[in-house]
Amino acid sequence: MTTPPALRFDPIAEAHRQWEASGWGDCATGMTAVTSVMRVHQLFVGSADALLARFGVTFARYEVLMLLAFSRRGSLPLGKIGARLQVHAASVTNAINRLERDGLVTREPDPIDGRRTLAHLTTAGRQRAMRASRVLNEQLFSQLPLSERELGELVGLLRTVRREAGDFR
Amino acid sequence: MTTPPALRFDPIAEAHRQWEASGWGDCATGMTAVTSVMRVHQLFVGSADALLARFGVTFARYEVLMLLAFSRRGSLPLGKIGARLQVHAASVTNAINRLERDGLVTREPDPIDGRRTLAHLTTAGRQRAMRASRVLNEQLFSQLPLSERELGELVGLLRTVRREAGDFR
DNA sequence: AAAGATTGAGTTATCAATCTTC
DNA sequence: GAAGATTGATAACTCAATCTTT
Repeated sequence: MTTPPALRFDPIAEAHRQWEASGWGDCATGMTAVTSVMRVHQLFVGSADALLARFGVTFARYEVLMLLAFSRRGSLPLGKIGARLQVHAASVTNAINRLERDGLVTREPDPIDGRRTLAHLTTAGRQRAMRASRVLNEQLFSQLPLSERELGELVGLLRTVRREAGDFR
Repeated sequence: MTTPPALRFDPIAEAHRQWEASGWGDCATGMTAVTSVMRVHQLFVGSADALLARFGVTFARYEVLMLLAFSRRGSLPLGKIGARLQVHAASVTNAINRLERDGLVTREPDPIDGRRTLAHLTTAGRQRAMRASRVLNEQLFSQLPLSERELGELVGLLRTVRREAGDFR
């Protein structure tokens, strides 16, 4: 990541001011909320991908590995992975291709339903996932500049947004 | 967006449980906070891009248009745009290429410094930005399932994260 | 016919290298 | 030489179309 220099003001607070000056004051906080999520996402992905680079995985592929690691048999049908991560089937195919090429998962035919393909976590894949998790826990998840209570508030607010968007019920 | 079906449980709450069961309880809330931001980002970008599709712009290009619309002269050097949006210089070049092709901005040489290129908002570009803003305001920013106070809390929590990450000072 | 997965095309983002201007 | 922008290569995602199995 080539990081541009920091600004001497908060660009989102500035945008809030401009929104109000444009007569959109009643939408200004919503706009800044959306923009804030966008920007923090960018920061989190940047940190995570930098930490995961040494393991040869992106955050997207790491999520697939963890899903398999927490599954009952260490394997899941590709469709299930897509539903859980809310990504397109083609994206799952791509991710599994790459993970398979790297020896972290294998493809197995589903004995129950021949249409399905199972992604199965290899021993190397499980090890990689665990080591990557340790680094993310130590360097990212436990280093956020928010208290446990604040983190809980953040998660709660975002859960409301997710639920309302139909993410789960 | 081909949307996979909703789940009958909250996948992030489920991940929190699994994190605790793995002995990473002290990082579990941080992990869910990061994951929540990732997911809500996905939802917001999906909504915004769907709403903006009729205007022929993505959210990324819309942000460029709004930056120019709020600038003093309706034009900014490409480097400034990248710094403000925190994206790579090549991404700015790409975005401006597309916006120029669509007649929404023009490239002008900077009279002060010949190395710089200025992106200048056209009349059509300004009109497009304003119309798109109206739709985003009405259909997204004012429709979030959070109260004004909750939105403020969310923005505040995320501002702390951004500041600590060196986004501004 | 419907479900599950894959393929190929199109878009966008990053990075390293290059070119121009200061 | 350094700053600003562009280029070409690469990677990842989505979509529409296709193929296989039920």
